[in-house]
Amino acid sequence: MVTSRTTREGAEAEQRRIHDEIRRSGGRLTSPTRTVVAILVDSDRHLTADDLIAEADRRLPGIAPSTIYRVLQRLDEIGVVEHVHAGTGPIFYHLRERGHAHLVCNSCGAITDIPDSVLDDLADAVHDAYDFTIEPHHAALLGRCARCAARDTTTRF
Amino acid sequence: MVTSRTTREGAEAEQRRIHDEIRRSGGRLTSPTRTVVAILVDSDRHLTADDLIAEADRRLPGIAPSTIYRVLQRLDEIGVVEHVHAGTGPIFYHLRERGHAHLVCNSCGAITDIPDSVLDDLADAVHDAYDFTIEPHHAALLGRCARCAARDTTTRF
DNA sequence: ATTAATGCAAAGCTTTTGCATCTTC
DNA sequence: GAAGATGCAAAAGCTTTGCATTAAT
Repeated sequence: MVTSRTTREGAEAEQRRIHDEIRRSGGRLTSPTRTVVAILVDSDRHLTADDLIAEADRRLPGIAPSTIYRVLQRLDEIGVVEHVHAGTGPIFYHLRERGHAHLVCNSCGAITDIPDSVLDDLADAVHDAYDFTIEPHHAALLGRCARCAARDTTTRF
Repeated sequence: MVTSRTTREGAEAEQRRIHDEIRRSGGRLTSPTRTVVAILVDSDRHLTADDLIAEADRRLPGIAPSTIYRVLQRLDEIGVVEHVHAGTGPIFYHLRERGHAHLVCNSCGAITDIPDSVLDDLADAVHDAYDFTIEPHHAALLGRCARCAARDTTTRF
């Protein structure tokens, strides 16, 4: 299921902007690609490939899962989407402009977005000390949310 | 291949300590379990299940891959080992006492250990602002090492 | 004797790939 | 009509699981 975005304004413009980027990169605007883009623009959540597959099949029945993966890969390559590894389990995708890092609870799986800025100091320190450039969006910070910390001691993994 | 540890001193003691913990938790000291523990103690690297499987089969021919996974899972549960998600690809395992966070380069895959302390400020900030307790060892920080940053712009994923 | 741990084989989950066909530019 | 994108089906990578058997306590 895909939750629609609260702010609808600008959604069309955003979609148009993405279409342009796809074309500019040499890509073609096919129905599957349009559909995936539309879903991403419509949603304010972090979607797995499976989420996208389900919703895309609803909007464009018969669309192939492998197509979704390939579209996501292309969009990732041209910088339109980003993906997040959230520990065990599938990868999450979202539009790139929504730049933020992620906290993933190992107990309940909840994903909390946090502003990039929270990682700025760490990124600077790591860059200075190790000459390493962190991509703060790329891997979730794993741990335990307050509710689960209070409730029990079990870990999903 | 398993690189032996530089410091050999204390390896036996460490192994004995781990054996005790296993017994204390109700586990039994079988040859497969002993073998996996020995490999982890002998190695100073981050090993994948596959690394462990290969080396274990060398030391105890015929050992089943599923056994390795189960042993690792148990050791993880009782806190003897930790595992690290390094983005795409397999999980890495190491003894828990070697507490450190990880930088993983998306380009060359190199893993750099960094002291926990580098993440202390971030952990505090996240805890204060979001009531979330980061487990700094659990997910690698993904990004790009200096060498790869200098060399090209390609990303493995 | 109990109960945990193992081996084997099969399945699971997520993602990738080969190839013939269809679309978009 | 050339190059890219798709659908389908099969495979691949990593890990888990069921179950009968073996081994540790």
